[in-house]
Amino acid sequence: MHVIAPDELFRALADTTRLRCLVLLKTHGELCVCELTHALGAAQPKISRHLAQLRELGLATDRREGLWVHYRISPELPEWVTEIIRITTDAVSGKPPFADDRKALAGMPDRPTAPCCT
Amino acid sequence: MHVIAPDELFRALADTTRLRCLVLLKTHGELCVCELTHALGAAQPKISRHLAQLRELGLATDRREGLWVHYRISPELPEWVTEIIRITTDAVSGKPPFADDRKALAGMPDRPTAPCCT
DNA sequence: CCAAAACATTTGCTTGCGCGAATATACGGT
DNA sequence: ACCGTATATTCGCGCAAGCAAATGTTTTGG
Repeated sequence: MHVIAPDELFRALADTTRLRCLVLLKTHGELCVCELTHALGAAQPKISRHLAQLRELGLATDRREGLWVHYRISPELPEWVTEIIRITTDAVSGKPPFADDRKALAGMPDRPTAPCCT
Repeated sequence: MHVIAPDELFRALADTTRLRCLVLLKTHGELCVCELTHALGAAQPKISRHLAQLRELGLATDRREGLWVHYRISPELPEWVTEIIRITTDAVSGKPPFADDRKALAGMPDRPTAPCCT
């Protein structure tokens, strides 16, 4: 159970790019960097930097699998943090740019997630 | 019902001073600037500036009564915003510096709130 | 061993933000 | 009209954060 100060959490959520990533991760469970990059339509270093911040704060976890690095929301979060992420996701996922992110992700060709050999 | 973007909300909550004020307001309902100043042990212009930001974002409302200006959390907030404030308040109000703020407020002499003639 | 793909990091720059100090405004009492 | 109290605003500064561009690292495949 990682300790996280409220200021740290809210500063992390205060950036649109990070929030869009978190909402996508909350919805899809696990995504790799290239999927997030494609979904947001942003440059890869930009996504990578923001994911690193989420990881350093303990909000996200990364898992390497060959060429890909899969990110997910940390399962070790305090309940109130999980609740805030859940409520926020529910509140925003219907409107732009969050809804478009999901569409862009759904329309992405050759996604590395959901591999053949589960 | 004031519109507020998630980024704006989280940027507002990302500052410790503003969060401490919000938590106190959530707990006590209505407080004037001098009470918040005393509770946080901060300079008055500092408190005033942060309260102004909360007001401009639509998170707080002010009500003038003679010399004093009473602030409260806006009653017109979307439900998810109210929920986030509630969850955060519940999560943090037991630990420093939030718990000490309540104590300092309780020990404040000559509080202008709760007037004689209700 | 080499090349390509997926990610990560560094660099230089700009902008936004919070702060303290000083000053200004509003209201009530005398 | 004047003073004191409560609150608001302005100013100048230092710092933290985000961005784009370039470069570095890790892994797989041939």
